[in-house]
Amino acid sequence: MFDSTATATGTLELATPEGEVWQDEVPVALRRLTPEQRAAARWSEGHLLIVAGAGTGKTTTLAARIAHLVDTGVDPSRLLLLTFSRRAAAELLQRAEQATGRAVVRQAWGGTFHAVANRLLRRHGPALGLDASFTVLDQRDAADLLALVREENAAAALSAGAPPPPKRSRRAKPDLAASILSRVVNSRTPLSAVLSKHYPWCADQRDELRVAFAGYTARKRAHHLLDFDDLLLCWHALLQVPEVATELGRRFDHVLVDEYQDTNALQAEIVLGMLGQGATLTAVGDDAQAIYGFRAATVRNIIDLPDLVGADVVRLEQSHRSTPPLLALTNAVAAEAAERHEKSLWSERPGAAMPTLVTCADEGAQSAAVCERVLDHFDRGTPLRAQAVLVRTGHHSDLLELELTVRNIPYVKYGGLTFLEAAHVKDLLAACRLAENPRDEVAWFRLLQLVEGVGPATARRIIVHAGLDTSGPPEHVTMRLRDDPPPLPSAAGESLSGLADALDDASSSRIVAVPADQVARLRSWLDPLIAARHGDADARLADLDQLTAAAAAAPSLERFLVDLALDPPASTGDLAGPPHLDDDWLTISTIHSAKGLEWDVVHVIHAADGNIPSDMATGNADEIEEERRLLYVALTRARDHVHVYFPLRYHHRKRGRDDAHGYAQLSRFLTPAVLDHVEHAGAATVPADETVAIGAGASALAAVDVSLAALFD
DNA sequence: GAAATCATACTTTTT
DNA sequence: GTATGATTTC
Repeated sequence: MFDSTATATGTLELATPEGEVWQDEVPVALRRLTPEQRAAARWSEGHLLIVAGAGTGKTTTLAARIAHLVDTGVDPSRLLLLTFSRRAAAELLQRAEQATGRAVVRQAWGGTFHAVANRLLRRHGPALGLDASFTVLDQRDAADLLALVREENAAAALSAGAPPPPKRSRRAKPDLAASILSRVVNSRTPLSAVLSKHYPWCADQRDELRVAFAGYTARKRAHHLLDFDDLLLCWHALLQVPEVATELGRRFDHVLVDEYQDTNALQAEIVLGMLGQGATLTAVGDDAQAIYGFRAATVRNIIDLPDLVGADVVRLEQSHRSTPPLLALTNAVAAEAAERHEKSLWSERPGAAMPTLVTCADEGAQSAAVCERVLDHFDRGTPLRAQAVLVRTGHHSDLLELELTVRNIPYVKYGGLTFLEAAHVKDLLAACRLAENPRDEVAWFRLLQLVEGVGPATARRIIVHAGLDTSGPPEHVTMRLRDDPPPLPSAAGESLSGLADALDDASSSRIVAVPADQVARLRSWLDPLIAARHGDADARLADLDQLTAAAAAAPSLERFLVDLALDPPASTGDLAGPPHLDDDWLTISTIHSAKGLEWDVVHVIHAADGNIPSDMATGNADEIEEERRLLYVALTRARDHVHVYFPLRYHHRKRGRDDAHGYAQLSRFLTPAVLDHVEHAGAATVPADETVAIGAGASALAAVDVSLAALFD
């Protein structure tokens, strides 16, 4: 599909004539690049798509290109760099800075789509009628607000005499409803199409959802709230306002987009809009590593790009990361993909260690095997921080974490949003948001229910009573709450005025508002309630201490909240900074969070069907292909060694007796052709005399086969 | 009528 | 460990 290779290759030769003298005059920024990388970095013929296989030096090349642009006179502040995570943006700019030796690189605009949207909207929002002091709702808050609206709609329908909903509630759960809406927005596809294609079992709820979505949108607008999708949507809308579009279109000379294969339809339109008339686009990506389909990303973006904007294509196929035996494996996995672009990575790196498939008796044996191999590599000179354990879902590492703790092996876990999801953390953040924006209805709804004797119904009454649903001056809200309290039990009334006092004292509209003091004031109200509510108060308050410390380091409460929403701590340790500089620790990460990173040694655990691919993602062929790419991404993170672990037996905790167990099947992606490139280790086998049950995710047919095999014994 | 309590099921991946 | 739903309690 990228058939413009010929063009690119031709130009590539032009750009780097063999044996020409300028080799000696190559600027520092480009000196250590391979010819193909250098061609991409120096490209000056218009829009460019760099198809960069895993480990081919994508970051190096992009950083070199930035450096080259700056060296050749482009004003850094006219560079826009859109990346997938803030971490990636920071690293890219840092490396470009190193390459040029010029600090001015820092003036480039860099960040995630969402972070840049936030920045632009604070400035240009008013052109849309958007209050520049909007609050950013994270995923969770957004789902809460949507749920709130749906509750109200349901209640209203009931009182209007509509038939009560069927007893067994088949309404989509809040999270599901939120993801449906998100897909509609990000894929720019009508609700009915999204429902029939991705959520057919919810198709009958179209009317309810449509009303809910409309109400939710209206509510957000009224209260100056933007969720993640709104950030993109409003950015897109800015580009429809002629004057702003013209200004933004002239604002940058170069737009560089990383991980283009994981952009969605909305983001693609935004990129095109930002190009305006004169800016040049550089997109980097690898269709073989597209793993964000669940977030409405579409590989079509990268495939269609060359034709759409007339971009030339440069491919990077030399891996500077992995050894040949590892590439043999990863190429084999990629080759099994249903739809595939001919691409075969090669490497000049030395190293002959074969990847291993370690078959373990059960999960416990797997944890032990991982620890042993980790320590083995450690003893041979690979520090823990050069090793990583990759998992499909956060909880896959639960048992391993236990084992690591027992053995005193330090680790940091990335991925999963657990910290910000904990109830007490959300409580404190809700309080902070209220100090910032007293009209944040979701935050009110949450905090009010902390008061003894106040439940959903009373909370809603108070909100209406205090006029939160009107847009009066915000500072009067707490006043109304205190001076004109709604009828309540007296104890609740006291606690309520305590809350109003705390919010007033902590309010950012105070002349001198220091985040540390603001948070401390809020906690003086909140801490006792948390202590009373939860048994493990100490641990929870310790979490809040971490949050408080992080807030204290922020320039303002507003910045603290926005940063937290746009760039949530990847691990609990993140808030407090990395443990100690001289410490060494193992990384545990979801495969998604491992994107773009590399380690000398990579351990991929739970390579059983049902886990990789996840049972939750085998609904259709596209999803399964995405799971295959996920395995590909995991395996291509390794430089020297890959160990894949397969526990034979799983305990079923859910159903029946505690000791029930079943045998799993090896991941369907590890086909015989793939296993050709793997060394087998671990001696675990299925005992012949045991009854064989269905393993995690084994298909019905496979189960039949396995039971048959047992009968044949 | 609403809140508190209890029982049960369900848990992907992330900006 | 959390979120939802049914049940009991206020």
